[in-house]
Amino acid sequence: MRASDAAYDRLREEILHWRLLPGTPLSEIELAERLGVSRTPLRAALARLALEGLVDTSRGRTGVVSDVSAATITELFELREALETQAARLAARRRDPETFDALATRFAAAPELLRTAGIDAYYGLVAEFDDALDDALGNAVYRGALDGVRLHLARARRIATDNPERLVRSAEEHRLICTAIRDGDAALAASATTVHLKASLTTILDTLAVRDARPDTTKGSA
Amino acid sequence: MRASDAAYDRLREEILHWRLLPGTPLSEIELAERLGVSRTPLRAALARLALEGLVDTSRGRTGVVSDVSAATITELFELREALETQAARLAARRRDPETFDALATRFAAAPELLRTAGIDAYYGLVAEFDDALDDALGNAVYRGALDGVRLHLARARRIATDNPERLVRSAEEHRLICTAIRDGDAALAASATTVHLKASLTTILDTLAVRDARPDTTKGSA
DNA sequence: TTCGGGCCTTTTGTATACAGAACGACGGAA
DNA sequence: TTCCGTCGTTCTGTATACAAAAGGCCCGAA
Repeated sequence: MRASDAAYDRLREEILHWRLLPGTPLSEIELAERLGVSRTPLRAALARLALEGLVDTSRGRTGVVSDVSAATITELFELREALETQAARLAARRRDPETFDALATRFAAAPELLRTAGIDAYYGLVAEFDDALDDALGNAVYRGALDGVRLHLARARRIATDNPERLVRSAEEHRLICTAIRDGDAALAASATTVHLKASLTTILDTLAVRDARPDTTKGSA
Repeated sequence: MRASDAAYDRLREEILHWRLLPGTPLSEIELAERLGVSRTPLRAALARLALEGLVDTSRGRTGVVSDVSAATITELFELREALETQAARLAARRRDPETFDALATRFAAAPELLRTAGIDAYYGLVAEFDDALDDALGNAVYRGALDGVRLHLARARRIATDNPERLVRSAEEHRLICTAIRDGDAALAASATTVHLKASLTTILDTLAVRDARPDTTKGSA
């Protein structure tokens, strides 16, 4: 593997898992030393992260881990709604009934999954749903746009994972989307997606508001 | 200005204007020599172009100018429709009636503009429409996604500019979108956008089909 | 005490040298 | 004649050295 890719993977992972908090300055020299690569491949990694929006280079010369504010998340979800509602419509038209029927069944059993296998297992199921959606679209360009949104979503989502009741409702919302796609009901698939996204956004924003009201917990923004 | 930015701007401009044709191998050494920069900033420029999709690094070790096939354009327009129809809906809700009324008037006068000032002047007007849409959205994340699509569209569009009748119809379609946004009619704005995009796609694909049927003209793909 | 200017430090941006890997060409064998 | 292996060339990937610029700090003056 290339050193630049290795540096990118590690930095990306650290940002997504909130080990590098928003606002953290990313010094090339320090990071190169810490990751054991020279500045050249590290610069490539930083440039890639900057283009993907995980690193903000607009303020000052030194890049910083980009901010995750309520405003940014709201904007992200507006874009996400545009992409995912249309994706749900298209998937319902080009439907693969067996796949989405199977997914609906598994989402119906998600409460048990959450209890026995934990949160990560549930997010694995969501990832499978995303993959099924991508396959149904059969559109690499569209998938690239969705991946960009999901990248940022993965970071924002880590704020709100401490709410198991929400995940049970999320599973039910996903189940509804799956059945709508299975039945070829594009309008319902889009509407159910909207419902799901609004609820997810509300949860995240509520968590953010609580976090900001209690500054003794780990805060992302300054 | 940084050498890497200068190299990026020049390469981007050459790709968008079809002076670097799809499939052209992009040797770092040769390009660095031609553009008068060293390989380090040139690599950064190539990496950026690759992430934006104008350069394809998946085949072989040497990057090539990415392909513009009918399949790719169709995928691009599917994404574009998701983004622009929702953008039109949102703009209609958060409407700025004066701006879009003014734009509607100017699109109504576009046939004259095309006759007297030429095609570039018309595309300037379209760019102003895009900016107005961005302002109405007030969403930097969404704008970033739209910019990504417009980047590729700019290259595809150069295939089909030799059709002035199409541009007159395009202007009328834009005028309808503007009036719908001005009147706050989200559903009409979205539908008018769909109409416009389908017509644009058809024109481009037809031009592509003609071009591919007559291989004596300059072809992009091998 | 506060504001401004100049110096210094640190960091980024660029160039170049070197190593490793992949592609192509050439030759030999079947 | 065709296929396979090997060698050579050329390219990319990485490291490091240097230059330029930006920011911070201190000192002095108002």
